Amino acid sequence: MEALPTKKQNWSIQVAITIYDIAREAKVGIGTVSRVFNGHPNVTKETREKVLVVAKRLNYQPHVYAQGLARQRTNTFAAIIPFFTNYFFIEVLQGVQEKISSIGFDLILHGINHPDEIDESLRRSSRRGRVDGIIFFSMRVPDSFAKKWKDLEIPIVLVDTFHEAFDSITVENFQGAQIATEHLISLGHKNIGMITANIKSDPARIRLEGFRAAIQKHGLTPHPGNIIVSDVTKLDGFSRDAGYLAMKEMLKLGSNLPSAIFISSDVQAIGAISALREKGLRVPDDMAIVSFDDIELAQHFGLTTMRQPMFRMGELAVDQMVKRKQNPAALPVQMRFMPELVVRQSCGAKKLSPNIEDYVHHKDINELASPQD
Amino acid sequence: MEALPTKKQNWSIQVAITIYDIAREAKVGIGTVSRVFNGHPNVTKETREKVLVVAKRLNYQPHVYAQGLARQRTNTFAAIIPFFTNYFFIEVLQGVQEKISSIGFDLILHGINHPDEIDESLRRSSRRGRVDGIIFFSMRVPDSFAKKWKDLEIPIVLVDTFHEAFDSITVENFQGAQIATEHLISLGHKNIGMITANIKSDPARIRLEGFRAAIQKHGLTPHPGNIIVSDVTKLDGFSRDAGYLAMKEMLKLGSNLPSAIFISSDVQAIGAISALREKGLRVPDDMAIVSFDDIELAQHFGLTTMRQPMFRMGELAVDQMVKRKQNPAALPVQMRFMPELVVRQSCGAKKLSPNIEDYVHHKDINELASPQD
DNA sequence: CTACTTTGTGGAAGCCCTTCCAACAAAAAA
DNA sequence: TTTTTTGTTGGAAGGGCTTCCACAAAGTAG
Repeated sequence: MEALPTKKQNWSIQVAITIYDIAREAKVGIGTVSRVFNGHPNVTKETREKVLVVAKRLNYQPHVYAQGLARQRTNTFAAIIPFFTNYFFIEVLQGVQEKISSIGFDLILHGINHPDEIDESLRRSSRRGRVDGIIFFSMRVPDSFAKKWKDLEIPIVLVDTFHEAFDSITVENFQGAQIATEHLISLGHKNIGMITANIKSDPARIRLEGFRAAIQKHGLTPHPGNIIVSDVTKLDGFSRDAGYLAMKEMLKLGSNLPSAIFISSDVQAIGAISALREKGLRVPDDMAIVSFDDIELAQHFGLTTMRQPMFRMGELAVDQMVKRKQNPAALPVQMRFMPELVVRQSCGAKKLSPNIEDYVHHKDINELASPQD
Repeated sequence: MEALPTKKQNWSIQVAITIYDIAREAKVGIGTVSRVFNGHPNVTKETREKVLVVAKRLNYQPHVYAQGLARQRTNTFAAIIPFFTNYFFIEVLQGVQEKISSIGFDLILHGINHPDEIDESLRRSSRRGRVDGIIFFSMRVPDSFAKKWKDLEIPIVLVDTFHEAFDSITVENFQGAQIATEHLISLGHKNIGMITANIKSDPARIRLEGFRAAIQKHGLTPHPGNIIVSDVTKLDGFSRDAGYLAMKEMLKLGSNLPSAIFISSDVQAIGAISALREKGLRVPDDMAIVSFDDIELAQHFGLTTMRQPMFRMGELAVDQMVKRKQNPAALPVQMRFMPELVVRQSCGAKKLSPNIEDYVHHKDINELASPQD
């Protein structure tokens, strides 16, 4: 019962074709075979043909790890992503995946469900010869970490988070939040609240700051208790449940309930709408909502939201990684996108000026701002 | 401008620590160093300590590719997934990711957006020494492919699709569809329709068959035109848009509209509900709906649906992969889960017997059927 | 017709591990 | 004490590739 499979395996190992086999069969040297597969110019047409014919006949496949070992690079990037079931990450990830694949690289995915796992993932990714670069998503980078990572001497690109020591691709969370809030102000709302995700998350914190700045800038009186900061840790509070709970909390304000709120993500908004609906309150009639992200579902819910070019951000992360490898010594590059206000039903603007186009079906994400590099 | 980065790189390469450095510093042989890191028992405590101290001092990291080359295995699996923005895949993928990570393996992700890419992905994954196994999602496996893949001599596990030559983890689509349909029948509906995804997809096709079987079994008269088969190719028709369009189509039946429908996935159901709402029709009052999958959103929409243990399926795929590697010669194993009817609002059953628990918050997916291996 | 390039080629060395075998030391058995 | 067993160790071989160096052949210039 044990012997048989082993036997079988042995056979399958012996069957492996190496450049030595090809060299022998084609009556050339191994160096020549290697040159053929690497497109080295100094090989005559006839030799090249001869090698390729034999290689095809023997169904040769180069051994990736042997190549990696000899070349000292892996043609692989790692992506370290928190909670990748979050729709935002998925859309960015798709951009990353497609781009990586298009340049003939492979993508190693590390999902992080608990902060402790970050270190482990980085350790795994940073083992020498594992990957050529790491794309790091959304998680705050403490200075102590930054120093350690710099020592890794492996390129790191940050997406949706920022640290001066690394390349980063982010969105203007502050201004985005400001624009969102000002949209509500422009619709005449005086008592505007906010529901934000866990403040440990940079985007959540900055969006809150942007919101406050807008309120202040327009001389509105801040109403106590109409800012709900989620203390949910799962998904950093960027979840439907967190939004639901936050709105439940807010509903306790009773008659002091704001007439409009800015919510730090679409998923939270969806949860919040649930909570409102349970109370018999309607959006936007009883409460106007503007949120953030523009995930695919946002359009279904008619959410007015701040659109982030997620797919594009993923692609750019890979582009930047490639550039960084070409020039490791260059100064860190920061790319920031300006999110775009997408007006749908949830803010109530459509009621005021119904000539704006309605249900947007299949509208492509267009690039909002070009990177400033 | 060119010289500097190169110089820098040289330096960083020279700084790389190998077992030879450790052996020298610790005054032991390389074999001993290797044994220490591989937990080989025959090393004295003192020697082990000595090596570990030096290794820590020099910040030694083993070179993954060198290990892979020497060990003849990679500790890496590939997952080939179509349209991984689909919620179903994401949840399965998460199971895969967590399990892979927990056994200390890495996951290489290949997203497929067009059938042509399958071959390329398989080629890339099957290069010798690239991965130790491939988990293949949802896509139909033609016999011609199967033969080719068998020759790859690399373990393949199928998830959400079936072929007799490979291990597979699937759900009872036929019976699931039957149960869903019978639930509607049991609620008294006589004219029941179906909206299905693209019939090219196995799950879609089989669910349609299950639906038909249920209708026939209970002696209901099939109503012409109340089965809408999506011809959308994007996401194989398992999308909100496809569901929306299908319902638009169905609405043309006018007064012949069925009073209940079975829809082949939750996302489609969400789209269909959109279309109904636009016409001012309400769920479940004007139309009862049962769908399939139980993605996270289903509960938000109050969808009555057939729950698949997606996360668990992902985990099992990895488990099976490990088993398969231990015993490559064993006969293919098929695991089939029975989906479970989750009753929420969209079918209208709650109205009839309101004692059923309502909004299910955070209920964990429990395993529905144990694998029959 | 020589001297010097250029082009094409073979294969050793090197990338960094694991594993196996031989050698030795220490402990146990005779 | 001698022999056998057991435990520990060093390092060669091997995994499959790239790259560099040496060299031969062929071309170019003087």
